[in-house]
Amino acid sequence: MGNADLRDIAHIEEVAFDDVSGVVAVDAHNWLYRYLTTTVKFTSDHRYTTEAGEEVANLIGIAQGLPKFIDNGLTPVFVFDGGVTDLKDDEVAKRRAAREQAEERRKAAEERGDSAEAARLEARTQRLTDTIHETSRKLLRLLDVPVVEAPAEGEAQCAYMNRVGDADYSGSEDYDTMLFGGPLTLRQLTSKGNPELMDLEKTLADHDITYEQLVDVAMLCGTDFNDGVRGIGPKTALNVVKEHGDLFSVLDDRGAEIPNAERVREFFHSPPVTDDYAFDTTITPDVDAARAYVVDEWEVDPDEVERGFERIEAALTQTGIDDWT
DNA sequence: CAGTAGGA
DNA sequence: TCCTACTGG
Repeated sequence: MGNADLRDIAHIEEVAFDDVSGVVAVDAHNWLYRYLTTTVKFTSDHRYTTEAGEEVANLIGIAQGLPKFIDNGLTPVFVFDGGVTDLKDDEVAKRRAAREQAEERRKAAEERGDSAEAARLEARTQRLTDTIHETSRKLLRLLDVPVVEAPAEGEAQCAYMNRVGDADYSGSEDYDTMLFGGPLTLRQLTSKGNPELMDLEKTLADHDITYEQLVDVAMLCGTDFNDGVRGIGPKTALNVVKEHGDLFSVLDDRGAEIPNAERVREFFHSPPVTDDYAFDTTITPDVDAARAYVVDEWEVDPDEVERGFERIEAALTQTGIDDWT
C-alpha cells in the first residue's frame, strides 16, 4: 500500500525558500489532510471542533498555513479532487478498514479512561468530509486564493498544470505528482523548516531511465492503484526494468501478474485532467470577511487564527502578491 | 507518509 | 534486499 518506496529512487533535494518562487498547484486533499491529522494531535479538547461537533481544523490550517506560501513569494492554487477512480477501489477500502479499526481502538481507550491514547488515535480516524471541503473552498474564496476543480485525481491535475507551465511546481507530500509527469514537486510545505524539491528529470537522469520506465518501476513496487509484485522493492524493480526494458517484459520473465496493469499504466501516463481553469495570481484577500467567517460563523477561537490572518493581511493587502509572470 | 525494528 | 508491523506526525 502506498508508494513510499519511491523515496529511495526520487531525486529530492532540500532547497531554501529564497530559491523558489512562482505558482504552486497544491494538492488540496493532501494539504488539508496533513493539517487535520497533525493539528488535532495530542489535544483532546474542543479547540478544533464546534459545539455541534463539526470539524474546523481545516479552517485553522488554512489560516495558519497560507502565510508560509505568501511570505515566501509563492502563489498557491488549491486543486481539489473530483471523482475517485475505480482503479482506486481497493485502496479506498483499505483506508476505510484502517479508519474503522482506529475508531474502535479509540473508543476502547476512551472507555478505559486513557484519554491520551484516545486523542492519539483520533488522528487516524480523520477524513475529509463534504463540510470540510465546502468550508475550505469558502475560506479560500474569501481570501482570494485560486481554486481549481480536478476532474479526477488532484495530483494528476497539479502535475498537468505544472507540465504546461501554468504552475511552476506541484505541491504535495506524495510522489504521485511525479508519476503523473509533474516536472517539479515542492514538499514539506506544511511543516517547519525548508521545503524539499523533487525533480522528475533529475530522477530519470540519476537512474538513466525514461519516464515510462519510472512508472513501471513504481508499479512493480506498488502504487495507490495497484499492488506491487511480491519480492520486488525499489532496488530490484529498478534493476529488472532496466534489464528487461519495460513492465510487461519483467512480468513475463517472472511469471508475475499485476491486475489492470495496462489501465493503471495508462492512467499514470495520461490521467483525466482539465484545461477548464483560470486564475489570477494577484491575490487580494478580504481578511475581515475571512475572519468573520471563521471566528463568528464557525466559532473558532480567534487566538488560533488571528496571527495567520495578520500575516496574510500584512503581506497582501497593500500591494497584493505580484508575481512576475 | 517517515522511520525503525525484527525476521526471512 | 524485502516484508510486516507499528509508531509518530
